[in-house]
Amino acid sequence: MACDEATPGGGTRERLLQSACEVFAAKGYREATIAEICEQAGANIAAVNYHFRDKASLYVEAWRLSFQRSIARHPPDGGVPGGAPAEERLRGRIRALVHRVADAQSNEFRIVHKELAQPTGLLAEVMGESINPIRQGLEELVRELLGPGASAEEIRLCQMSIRAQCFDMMIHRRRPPLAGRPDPRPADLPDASIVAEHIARFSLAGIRDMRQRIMERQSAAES
Amino acid sequence: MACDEATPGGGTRERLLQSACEVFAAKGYREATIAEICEQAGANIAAVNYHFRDKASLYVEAWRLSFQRSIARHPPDGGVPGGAPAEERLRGRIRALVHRVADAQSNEFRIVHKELAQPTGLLAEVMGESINPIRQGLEELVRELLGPGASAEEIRLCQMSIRAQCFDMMIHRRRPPLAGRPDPRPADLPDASIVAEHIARFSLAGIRDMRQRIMERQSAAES
Amino acid sequence: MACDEATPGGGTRERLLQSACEVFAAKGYREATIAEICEQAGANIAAVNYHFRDKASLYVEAWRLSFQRSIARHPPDGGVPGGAPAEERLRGRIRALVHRVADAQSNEFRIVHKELAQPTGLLAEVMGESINPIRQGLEELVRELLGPGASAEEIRLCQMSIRAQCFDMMIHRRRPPLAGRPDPRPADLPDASIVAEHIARFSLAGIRDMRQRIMERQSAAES
Amino acid sequence: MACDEATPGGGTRERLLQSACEVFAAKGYREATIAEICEQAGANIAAVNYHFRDKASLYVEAWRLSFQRSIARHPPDGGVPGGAPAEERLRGRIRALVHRVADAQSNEFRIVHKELAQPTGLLAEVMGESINPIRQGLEELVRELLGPGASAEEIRLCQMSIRAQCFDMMIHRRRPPLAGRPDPRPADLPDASIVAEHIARFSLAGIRDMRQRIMERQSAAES
DNA sequence: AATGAATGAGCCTTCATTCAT
DNA sequence: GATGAATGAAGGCTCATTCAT
Repeated sequence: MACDEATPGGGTRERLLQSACEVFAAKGYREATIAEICEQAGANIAAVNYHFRDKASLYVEAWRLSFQRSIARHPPDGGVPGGAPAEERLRGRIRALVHRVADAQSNEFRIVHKELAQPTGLLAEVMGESINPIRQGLEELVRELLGPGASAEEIRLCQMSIRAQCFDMMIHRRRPPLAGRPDPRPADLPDASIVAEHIARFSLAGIRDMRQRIMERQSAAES
Repeated sequence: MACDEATPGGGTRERLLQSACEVFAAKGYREATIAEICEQAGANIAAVNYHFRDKASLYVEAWRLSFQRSIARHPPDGGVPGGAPAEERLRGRIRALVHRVADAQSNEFRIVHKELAQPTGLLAEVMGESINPIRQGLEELVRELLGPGASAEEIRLCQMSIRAQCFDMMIHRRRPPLAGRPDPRPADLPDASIVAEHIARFSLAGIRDMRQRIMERQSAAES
Repeated sequence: MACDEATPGGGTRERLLQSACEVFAAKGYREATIAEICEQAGANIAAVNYHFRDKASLYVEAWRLSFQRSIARHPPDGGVPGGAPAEERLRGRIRALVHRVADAQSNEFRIVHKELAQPTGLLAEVMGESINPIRQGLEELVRELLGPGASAEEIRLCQMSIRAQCFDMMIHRRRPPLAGRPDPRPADLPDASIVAEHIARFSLAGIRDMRQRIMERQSAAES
Repeated sequence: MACDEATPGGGTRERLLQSACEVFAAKGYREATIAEICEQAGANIAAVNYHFRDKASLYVEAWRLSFQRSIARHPPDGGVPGGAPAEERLRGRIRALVHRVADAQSNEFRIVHKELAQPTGLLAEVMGESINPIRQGLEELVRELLGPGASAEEIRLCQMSIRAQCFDMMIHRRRPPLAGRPDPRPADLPDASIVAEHIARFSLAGIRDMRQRIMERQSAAES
């Protein structure tokens, strides 16, 4: 994806942004160097400062682009219409999220992962645009599935279980070829579709089980 | 936990190791500086190179110590005897793992988290000592719970679901007070015990559901 | 005094010159940046090089403009006619010089001050237009006041005393509000008119005293 | 004064400090480069950071050293005992101050001049140690000489006149040979001793004149 | 006539490492 | 056994200048 030579007449900004997405995703904020980003974009070393003022600003901009692309490629509802049964909508959400996290083309969650591990503080606000909607969407769906008697903690825990399984691919995804370092981890995770289907079934079973317990608790309380 | 002054008579090596655990856990390999580690240990700036030859070697040593301490504090079986029913043994394992991950005193998984996000390659081999046993232990247990008809992929997926939920605390744990940066994340997850109990129930429901499907599949195949 | 937006139809050169006067006066040659000057003039960053070829040339041009404006605002004789008594003419000169140095609107002596402190060499010749006439005018007047027996050194010393007092406001003048840094110096010198009157009286006493000594010396030599 | 080669066994800190005094005096804070200071001290480019942490800290330290040396070479009272008549004590102070300002060996006032012209803010506090005592000492002496009827403004103005004449050498002093740029100014000021004696006489005449006016004012007020 | 894009040199700073003692 | 001093490489950033349009 790297351009070796500048195509005269502009586009430098875009090429820089692209390089930045890749390099930041591969190395994280601190280990990524402006020199490498510029070199990969076929631009001068001062180009970042000219177009983005800062390494920090470039970082934010790179994440924003990655996020937008990712959202465009993977609509959060997974293509399931709002009128579908809740279980189906959860399935859609999980499918969308897993694919989004696992998407090797996208750098969104590769950056997110590194930012979560070593927060720079630069994405603190802006990442809310990404993470919060995911949590809220899941929570609402889980609330609906658990029924009216569910406590806030129960909802929170279920939402956590689902999100944890989806995010797990953040850690175990295949890394893109440009990463120089050897990958010590077993690389053979099943396809994202299979994983998503599994997470949906597995989690729906867990939710139904919890719903059962909630209803029993309510029956006991009534009598 | 930092030692301000050298206790005359040695122990410098140990103090360095302790500082290293804390600083590497807080900042990761690259952002941690030898200067800070030495200062926190009340040692000379050349002490690391003298006692450990390398920043890299110190890193490996620090992780090894963190790992040993962690294992000592949290026996992997969670105190459940080998003769107990499989579901109970799974509960024990999950409890142990969640506490191990969430243990604020321990630096093991704080280092692991950063290493997973930005692999240095230095812990590649040595971290297998930590991660592989967890996976294998879980896999065996899951195999037992799913029954003889389970495919390798099914076992793998369930194990992944469980481990993902436990590791999730790696990301959402309370960060130690020494981190200077503001924490943008929603603050408080429920206590580790509650989380562990939830994960166990949630996952056992998922496993039972999958077992059900497996048995139905086998019945269909037989007839 | 800064122009926020370009007035369409030109005048860019003039606006640049004006910005340059202010910025060079506030920051000196080296610390002033072309970017800031252009921004304050509402001009493109390449405008300076286009209109003035050089930062150096702009600097000389800016000083020249400041000098001309300053002279126009403060005629060197202070409005005292050439036929007036010498003491009155000295009073006029001092008044003119003090006001010229202290003039907050003018940038002339703010630039001079910085150039004297850190000579760029660029104003070396051109500043003679400003400083030399002051010295020569004062010297002639002092020669007249000291009488025919004064040595060149005595004249020189008196001229120096007067000029030093006037220039002192260069250092202790009120700084313009645009300076961001805190001002550690004791705030307010009396009004320029009061200072000028004081310098005149103070210096005339010194001159008369020296004239007295000269005359005594001559009497002693004659007898 | 520059050392070409490091004398092994230390002293680097001192050599750096010495270079810093000279380079800062010659070029001012901003134009002075760490590289030049280190080169002149025969030290590595990282030496400043090791020994002084900062360019800024080195600057403060360099000024402090220059100030101490200067004070040691020129005791503020000029060697006149406290019991001497006021006029004699003023003579002593002026002599001390002029020599201090003009001292070509010392860098104190070369730094002060540049700092006054373009304040970095770094010496704001610390320069009070240098300037304030001068002003206060002069003010007290002037108050004594003007007699009890002098207003605060009158005292201030006289003190300003004296200080201005002494500081004038800050501008017109011979510059040390290491300054690369050509010096456009007439270099032939009389010796410091002669200048000091002149300033003393000139100023005492001015003070006596003002005292006369004060006494006449008081007589008029009484009657 | 005027501009937006791009450049290269230079500066301050950090940091792991080495060396002599 | 341990340390203070010193080093060199590298990174981020600034800025005057140039070039093509």
